[in-house]
Amino acid sequence: MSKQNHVPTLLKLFRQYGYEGLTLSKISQETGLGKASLYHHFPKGKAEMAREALNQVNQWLETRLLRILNGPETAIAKFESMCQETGQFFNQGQNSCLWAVFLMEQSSDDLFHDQISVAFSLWIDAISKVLITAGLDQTLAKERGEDAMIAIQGALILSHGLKDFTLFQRTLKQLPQQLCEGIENFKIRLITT
Amino acid sequence: MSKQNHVPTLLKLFRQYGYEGLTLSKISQETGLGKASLYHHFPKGKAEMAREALNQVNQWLETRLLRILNGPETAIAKFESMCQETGQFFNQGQNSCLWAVFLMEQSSDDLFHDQISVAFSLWIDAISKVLITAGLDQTLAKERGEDAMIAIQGALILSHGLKDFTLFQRTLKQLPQQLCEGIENFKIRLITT
DNA sequence: AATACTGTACCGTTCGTTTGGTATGATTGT
DNA sequence: ACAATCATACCAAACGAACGGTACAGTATT
Repeated sequence: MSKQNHVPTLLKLFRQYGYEGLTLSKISQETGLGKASLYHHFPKGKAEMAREALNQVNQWLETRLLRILNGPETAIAKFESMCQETGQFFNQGQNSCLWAVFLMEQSSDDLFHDQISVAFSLWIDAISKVLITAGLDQTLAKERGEDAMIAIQGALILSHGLKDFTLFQRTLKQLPQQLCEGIENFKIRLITT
Repeated sequence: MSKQNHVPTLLKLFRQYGYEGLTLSKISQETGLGKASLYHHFPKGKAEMAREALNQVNQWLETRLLRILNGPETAIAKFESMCQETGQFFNQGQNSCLWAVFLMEQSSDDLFHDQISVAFSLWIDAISKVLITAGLDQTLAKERGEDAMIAIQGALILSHGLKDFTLFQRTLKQLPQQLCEGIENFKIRLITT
């Protein structure tokens, strides 16, 4: 079986246990691979497995979200697709965000901060770019992009803490309107020739 | 030296390293106490030390925040005090939230979820109670309380991820106005006889 | 035959925890 | 007043278990 087949499992495990909290024994148990096999596929060990899990998330970001946000739809339609996709990715709030998990621990933060920082920026910039195209002021657009990420990350935390995942869903539902507030032509499809 | 003297250090360390990430050796090193001495003060070990750190946070919540929100000021003044206090507690965004840190790891979440859940609810309810008193609809008030917590938690994550702590400060600055939006008499002091 | 993969046994290290004890200062009995 | 007792605070050393990681012989796959 190929190496890439096990990356989703790694992602699930790191999300669930964190970096220090996830042990090789657990990984071995969940993947069905012996430690020797794990080190055959990931020669640099646990750190490389975590990197691959992070890459999986970044790939989702680039191939799904950014493709939507750079697409030809109207602003409001893009944001609705984005929220749809995001809700699916986080299993309606029941999955936690690997970025947040790794940011919370010093050891994993040291290893992966750059990668996570870039991912945040990509997402935020893509949102604000949509808003600027729709006619919003540049600095306000950036603030709204940041606020969107704040809402998503905060809602994940709070939903987890209160075990009330409708909170995450409500946040996602309100997000597109919130982002487009004050834009007159958010329903106008951008003409890209 | 008394046991309580070391709790702030514990809080700092657990925030920084997470539950699994923080080792007794590190605690020993930072507190200046031998491992055996730590077990003298905290007989149940690492879990008890984490509990005490959590208690420290909950005490801050009750003696500082809830006291403000239940106080005699106007709604807007209460929220401004709350944000002031919150900004101080999180060192303008440079500290992470112990609740979020523990929620992200399965092992610590299993141990402390109840305590964290209660803390979230207390804070949210206190906010929504202020809004209801100021004349806001009950369900909308609760949503705004939740949104405030979402904003704070999300801003902490994002500030950390982007190493841009002005983000957290901006969020706190905008929060009082956001909470009071649509309330006509948010400047009116409640008459408590 | 060569390569990709895996099971087993093992490495040194560090984990959280426990044992057995010392030093100090207050409290008590006489 | 003086010794005996007790409670508190502390620590060095060691415990078994588990950690991340490796060596290597063996099995599939091509």
